[in-house]
Amino acid sequence: MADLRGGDLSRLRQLNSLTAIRAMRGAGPLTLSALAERTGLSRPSMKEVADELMELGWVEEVPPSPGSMGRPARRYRFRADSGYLVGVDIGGYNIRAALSDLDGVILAETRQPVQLDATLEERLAAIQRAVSGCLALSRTAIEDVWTIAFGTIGVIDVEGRVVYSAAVPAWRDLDLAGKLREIFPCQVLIENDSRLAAMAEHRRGAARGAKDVVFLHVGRRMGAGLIIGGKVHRGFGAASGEIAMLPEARWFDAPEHLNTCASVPEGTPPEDAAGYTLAAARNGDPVALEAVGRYIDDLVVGTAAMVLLLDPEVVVLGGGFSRSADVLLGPLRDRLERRCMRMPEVRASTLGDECVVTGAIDYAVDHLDDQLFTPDRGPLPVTR
Amino acid sequence: MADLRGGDLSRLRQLNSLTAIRAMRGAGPLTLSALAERTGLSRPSMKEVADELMELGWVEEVPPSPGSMGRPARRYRFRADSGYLVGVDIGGYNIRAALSDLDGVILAETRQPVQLDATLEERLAAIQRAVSGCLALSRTAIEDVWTIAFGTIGVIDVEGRVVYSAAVPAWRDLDLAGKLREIFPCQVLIENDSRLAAMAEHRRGAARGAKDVVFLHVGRRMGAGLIIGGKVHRGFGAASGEIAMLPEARWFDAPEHLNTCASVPEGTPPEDAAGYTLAAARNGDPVALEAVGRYIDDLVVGTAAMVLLLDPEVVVLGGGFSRSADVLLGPLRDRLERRCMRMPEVRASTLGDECVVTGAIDYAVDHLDDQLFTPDRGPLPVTR
DNA sequence: CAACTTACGAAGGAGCGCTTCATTAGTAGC
DNA sequence: GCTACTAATGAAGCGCTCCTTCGTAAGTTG
Repeated sequence: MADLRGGDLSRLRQLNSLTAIRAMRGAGPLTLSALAERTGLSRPSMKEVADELMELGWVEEVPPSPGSMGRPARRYRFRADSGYLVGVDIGGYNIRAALSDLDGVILAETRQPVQLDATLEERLAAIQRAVSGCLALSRTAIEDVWTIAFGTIGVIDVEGRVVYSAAVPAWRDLDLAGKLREIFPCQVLIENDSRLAAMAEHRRGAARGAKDVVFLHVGRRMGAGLIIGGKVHRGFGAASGEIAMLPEARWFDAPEHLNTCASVPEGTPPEDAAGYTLAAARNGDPVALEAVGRYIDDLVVGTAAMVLLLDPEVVVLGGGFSRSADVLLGPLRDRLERRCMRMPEVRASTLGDECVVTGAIDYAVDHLDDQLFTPDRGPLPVTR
Repeated sequence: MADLRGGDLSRLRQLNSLTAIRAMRGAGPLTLSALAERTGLSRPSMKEVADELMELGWVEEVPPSPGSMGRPARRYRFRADSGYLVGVDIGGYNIRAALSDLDGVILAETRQPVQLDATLEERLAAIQRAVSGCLALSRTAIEDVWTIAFGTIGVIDVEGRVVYSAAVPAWRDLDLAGKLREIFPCQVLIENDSRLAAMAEHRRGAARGAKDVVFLHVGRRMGAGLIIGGKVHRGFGAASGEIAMLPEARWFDAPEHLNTCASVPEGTPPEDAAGYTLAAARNGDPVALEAVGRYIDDLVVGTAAMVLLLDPEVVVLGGGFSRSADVLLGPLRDRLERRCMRMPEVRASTLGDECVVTGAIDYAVDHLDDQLFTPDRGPLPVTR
């Protein structure tokens, strides 16, 4: 008994306009006929839709390409450059920012290191530096940015308040959205980082086309993001994916096996220890390999819980340690196979460290589509 | 990048026809104006839709009701009695069957006991007895049944083959759909029982209106069914909800705490032991209460895993033991609260033993809606 | 320069939903 | 038994969206 509303004619047009925009996204200039074929509409109808989208400012015409047979076709393209999007990954130790056009094509990226225990002010300053650095790289003004999407550790409620964040002290009981809106004069969105990473891998990474995906964030901290039915699963209180909180899932302390491995030389800074162990394991060091084995033994418990519960098509291994996926994937697959009903595909992240920023951009792009038909919005703001 | 198909005019009509049928479902005869209001369509449009549905045989007119002011309105109703649906719960020890009209209103129910280790032939015979008993009760011929939906233990793939079923020996490596289609001359659907139970509680039970629901089947055997985004979640290989397979979730042996309680008198048949313990706990027997505590200690682990992972709005406690929900709910809530991020509502099943049959009926009803616009189907078969 | 290819644009038509309004079939009151 | 009132009906007309069709235009090729 979801919605019993019947559809109007205009709904149909809305639907078709949206599919048209989706068809143009990142596809370069397209002719009317090409668009018509992709959307399934007839050419005249497609023309009408295109005209309307041009009127609204979403689409523009580009000069026809010469050199082909017959009358040159007029070409349309999504006006990806009439505004910008920014994605920010607020990690424990690094703030990453990326600037993209409205297509989600990334134009510039920056990184700002930050202390895990930095104060709120230091953290916000680092965020601001990362974003402005990004804008400076491609000579873009903050006024031309339509939306900034942030991904961060912790449970963030629908209003953008931090409900829980053990890892980042500065986040405690914070109205994060409020703080960020004070700094940035545009739309501010906030999501959990693992969910954004899952989104990115689903859109352009290792899980493209899959309907149900489990994204494992493996790193100094553990997390999970779920795609179910092709959509990000948030949960009723936006608290999904927090299986690391369950002691029996054996995720919370799993990274310790890598940190405390005997192969790690004295004096290695604690944040580099795990990386050292993984590198040693790749070189065949038996002690390191054993530590990796114990790590995977723990990792597989929570992972098997998710796989048994959801029966996903793909499991993506992402996060800091996924750089060493070659060392981790084999043992993980072996142990998972023994524990689960139907073995999903287990793949390494293809986006690596950039998956959260990329996901933030994708999130902002999605948000953009939603705005196409908000009645109050007139023609889009035009830059240059 | 899901579907890039643009909508046709007829798609709109399809949508509206479907919402009209949904509006009529189980709502008794409705006037055009009432229907128009519910669907959001104008009266003339609603008329056209109604005419078409009458032509197709889904809807019929009933004589207007006298005694009201003004010109009497013509009334329409969904032709729920032009066919029948059967739902069957193939449990380990009981086969339950229910007959419903096309609205999903249940008209008759039967139960057939069966041995857990019965042969395949015995099991199929019991199923047949249950169904024909049900038909006899309401004097219905099998020929008037459009669809039979079965819910059973185990993992059933999309083709209806049993992939895994430890509990029921006869099910091993069986083409269950094939066998059942030999017996019943109508559409045969098969689903996992916990998923059907989840569906029923979501449609008409304790979880009505919730978007994300976890259904816990607690009984001699443990299981789970998930509703995510208002839809049943099946998983890529239809193997979702099998978290009981994970030893660390501590579900598999959990019922043993109730079976082996010292309060159970010597000579109690093993299948009644748990019920005895639960009854004793209700009466305050401290030994039984302690056994229940240990049971819940185990139960809560897998449950917390699901809640942390999915952050559902509601958790429904169903299955055989949920008759003793008064004994179980309190301890479960206490322990769950300590373990999870955001506490969901925890409710007892309102459908009890009937939830799987009911869910099977609901599943068949859903399937019916899907057939509304399959192009090959002409006007519906008419009974009497 | 003619022939060919390909896209454009205008015209006509069908389907769907909306609004409007005179008409109709009842009930209520005198 | 007649009139007034009420509420639904049915037909007409409009606007939107999409479709098909066909003559025309703007290029390339030989």
